[in-house]
Amino acid sequence: MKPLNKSQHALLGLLTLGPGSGYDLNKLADLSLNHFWRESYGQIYPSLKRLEAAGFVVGSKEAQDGKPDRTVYRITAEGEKVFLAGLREPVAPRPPRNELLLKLFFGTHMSRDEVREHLQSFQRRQQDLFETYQGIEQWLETEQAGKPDLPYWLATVSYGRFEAEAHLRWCEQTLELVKEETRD
Amino acid sequence: MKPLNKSQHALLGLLTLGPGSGYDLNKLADLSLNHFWRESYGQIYPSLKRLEAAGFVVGSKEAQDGKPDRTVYRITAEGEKVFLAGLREPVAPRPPRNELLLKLFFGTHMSRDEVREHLQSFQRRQQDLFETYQGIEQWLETEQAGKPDLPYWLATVSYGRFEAEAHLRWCEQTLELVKEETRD
DNA sequence: CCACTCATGTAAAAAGTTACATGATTCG
DNA sequence: CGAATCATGTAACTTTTTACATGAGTGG
Repeated sequence: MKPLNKSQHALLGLLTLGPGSGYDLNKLADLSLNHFWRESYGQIYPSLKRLEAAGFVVGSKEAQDGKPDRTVYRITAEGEKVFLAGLREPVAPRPPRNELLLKLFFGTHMSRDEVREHLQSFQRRQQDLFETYQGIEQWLETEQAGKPDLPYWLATVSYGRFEAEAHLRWCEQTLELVKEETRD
Repeated sequence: MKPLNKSQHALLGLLTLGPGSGYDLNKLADLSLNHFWRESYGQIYPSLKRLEAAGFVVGSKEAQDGKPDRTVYRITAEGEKVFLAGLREPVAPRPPRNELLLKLFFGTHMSRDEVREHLQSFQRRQQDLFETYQGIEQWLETEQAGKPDLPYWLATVSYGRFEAEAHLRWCEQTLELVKEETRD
């Protein structure tokens, strides 16, 4: 049995929380993993099929009225086993691809105004993210209090907050570079 | 003319620094963009061909003795134009995919020891990165002093340093979660 | 002389995104 | 009543990674 890829692993993880259709899983991922993981339909459905072929999940067709049929998937005992094994595998760093830095590297080909615009747009995004993370932390602490998963969920969010903070500090420092207006 | 994709844009950027073969570009990218951008041969060669078909670069075959022939590419005036235009395009955030956080999210399915191992391995990597960035900063400041590009190059490196710092602080905080040994 | 790296590149496979299709229902 | 959204999923396309191919030189 060939090893799971990351998407399949993530999907199995979500299915440990309860059964669901591809559509449900997409929704759930949106709510829970959103800030550090994203799956699109184009991956979810084929992945579920391959997981089923491998015996890690089972799907059962359910009729609904007014809505299309849906296939609800459940994780199998075999599936749980490979999910748990996968969790223990070491994490491989993924190749970096940072478009902002690529542009900044060629910064001399832009005017200061143009560089500043890139930086400020990034800054706004990070500011938004930072506030979102704070919101989620608050929400988790009040609405999910007592759950055994809570500390881990909080840790994933605080990761985001730490990063956003660092990005904001970097923005401030880097904006100094392009402080003066360009004369024309 | 369809818009450039990111790889093509990066390659054009490298070619503004001087002509080179696919192999040269790979080497150059390794030295310069390495920390925020990575291209593999599988992308470089086909991209160069498409860039040539579009008229943004021209390749000329050169014979060498003892080594295979090589095709050296130069950026054209047209190519410079689209490169500069691309630089001004806003940066799109790319979908997050953080395997460590995915695993941490399901942390209750692991022992504390196992979680700690993941965190510490990440911590070691970030510590290494941090030191590498410091080294590069020093090197840039001494060896590249006076170059007009220097401030931008430094900014790309300090971005990495800021992030690594934040990751290290997050590690310290998060390791507290799994401080105690698991009893068995 | 054997393994490894240099130097050049191709081809196949996997992963991921985007666009489309369909029919009901609900919102303004 | 038209537009948007829900709910389900497929198909096509793009991007990216990985594995392979080749021949010369080089270090042990």
